[in-house]
Amino acid sequence: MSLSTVSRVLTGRTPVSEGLRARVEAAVAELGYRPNAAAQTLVSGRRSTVAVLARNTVRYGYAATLQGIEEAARASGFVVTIGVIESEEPDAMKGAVDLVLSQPLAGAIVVEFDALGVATLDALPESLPVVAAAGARRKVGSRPHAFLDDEAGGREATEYLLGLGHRTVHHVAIPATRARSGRSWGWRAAMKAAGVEPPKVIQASYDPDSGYDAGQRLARDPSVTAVLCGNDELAIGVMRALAEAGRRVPDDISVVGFDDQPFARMWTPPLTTVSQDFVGLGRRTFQLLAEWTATGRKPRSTSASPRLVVRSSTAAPPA
Amino acid sequence: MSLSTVSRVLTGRTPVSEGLRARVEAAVAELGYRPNAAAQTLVSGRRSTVAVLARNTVRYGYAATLQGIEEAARASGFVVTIGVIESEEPDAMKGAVDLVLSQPLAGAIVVEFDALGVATLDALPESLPVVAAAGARRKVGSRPHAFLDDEAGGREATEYLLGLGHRTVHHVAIPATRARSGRSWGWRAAMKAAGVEPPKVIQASYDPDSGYDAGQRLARDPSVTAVLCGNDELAIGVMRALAEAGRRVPDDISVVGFDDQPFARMWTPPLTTVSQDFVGLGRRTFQLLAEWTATGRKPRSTSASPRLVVRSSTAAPPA
DNA sequence: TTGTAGGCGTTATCAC
DNA sequence: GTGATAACGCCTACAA
Repeated sequence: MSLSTVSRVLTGRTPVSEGLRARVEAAVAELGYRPNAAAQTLVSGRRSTVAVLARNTVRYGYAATLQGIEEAARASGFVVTIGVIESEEPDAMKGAVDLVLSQPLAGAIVVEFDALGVATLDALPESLPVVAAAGARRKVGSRPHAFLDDEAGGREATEYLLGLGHRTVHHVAIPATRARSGRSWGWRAAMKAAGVEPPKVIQASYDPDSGYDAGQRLARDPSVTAVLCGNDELAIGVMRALAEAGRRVPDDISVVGFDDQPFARMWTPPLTTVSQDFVGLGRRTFQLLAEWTATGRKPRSTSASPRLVVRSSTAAPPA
Repeated sequence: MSLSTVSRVLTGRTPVSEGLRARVEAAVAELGYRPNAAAQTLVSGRRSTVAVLARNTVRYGYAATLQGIEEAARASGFVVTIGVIESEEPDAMKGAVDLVLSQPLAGAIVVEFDALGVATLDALPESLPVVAAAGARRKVGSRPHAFLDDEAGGREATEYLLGLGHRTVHHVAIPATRARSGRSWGWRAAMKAAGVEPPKVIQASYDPDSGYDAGQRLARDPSVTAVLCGNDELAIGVMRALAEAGRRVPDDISVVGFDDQPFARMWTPPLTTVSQDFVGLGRRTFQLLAEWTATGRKPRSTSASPRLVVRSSTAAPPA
């Protein structure tokens, strides 16, 4: 039989007689034949791989977002390639971007949790459908975004602490996406709204060690009774430093984390934190891209709402 | 000029006159031209993407291994695609495998930390270069492996506890790769070598909650003075249950974790655990594949050694 | 040093 | 319903 007959039974769109179809299927099974997606793409123009560009793939939020993207992509028959962007230095960035863009792509997804994500977005050509997964809900250029709205989370956590009777809430921040991360904006907004002048932000990294350093500074200041941390890892570092300095949580100082990592509820004391659905964020981000490639029109950004989970690391301030 | 001249300056292998080369480069820069890797692969047969197949991409060990693979791959000019294998159910497994194998691949890497990894290895065609990243050092068929040798880690941790004076060491296990995970084998081997009959293993999952359940059972047994956990998350769940039951760590019971996740040293008390270089494992695994594709010969498996990190969750048993 | 021609694996467009 | 054939974007002999 002819080559095109085989192609027809494989693609399934055109009717083929029962006998030929059966023979083709038998041969396919016997030979373990797999169509070559690259060749299909070449001729049909249909692209079935999406690239995920991210600063990091290990930290909880990043990894969980990637999981959501991969799940959704696989369900839709898309393959996911990952490209870690390690540096803003033009050559390194260009190299990493060029590497993933060298394949024919249906589109790209940028995990925009940090400043590097913003820069990555700028380095991508306008010709490619690009969407982003981000924290804070903001106006961010022309690329469709799926947001977590961690600004609302930061606000809620701060209001909760203030409502407990704390006169002020200190803040240990993760590195910011833009001027501030969304959660930092939320903290600040809630403070202003309550008529409290926000104390100086303690700028930290993402890891427990940098939280530990921040905790040591906080422990020296007797006016500190409540601390909002930019993530859970920071929070546990802060708590350890506090404990070593003889300050009790939550009796002397309340601590709130962010993200609700699996270990948070096992901590001593169980950590009050802001829960965010990263896996859902990943799925929603992929949906944005899927919609774009299907309809040809840029989709509208979407947003979700984090949720404050109150556990035992927070209480009213000491009398 | 002709099409092939352009191709020549792009590939760089054949000499081209200075003038033409400059004009081509100018045009490339102006148009933002990127060669289509799929088309290159089609004609040259050179493959530049590797697939990573894994049960999970979020948990620490998996995520860190993936990071190592990606770093090494990017440095060598390879693109990484990920395929999460969620189920051993033939159709689901075949679907996921077919999806990633539909692209032209230089090879595949299987993260063989669990039984699903073993099954995935079996589902991959012999024709494709396939290597695996694994925990226990064992004889495992014909596919080259990079090992972590967590069996040695389990042995060392158990010997350490026994050396502290504990009469027995209980074990809370993560799901096994084969009959037992390497760390469980190591525990068992050390117990036998010391002439101690290993108590019944408490089988758990990976997460703190399942460690918590195990901890509740352990707390009821007064003969328990030392516990080796299959990972750090399990360990913190165990410790929380122990604390709630009024058992002190390490005074009443010593607890050892596995993996040395970033939070381990911030725990109260700081967790004694077995540190493993997952990122290095990922790099080594990729090197195996790179060597294979470069030389055409199957490389030999490699192994590393984990390291016991003694902190404050372990002590001599109560008098 | 440069141009021409053939082919990689697949689909789409024609005739038949 | 089936079979030729062109074309996708690129590389590589080979000829000039």
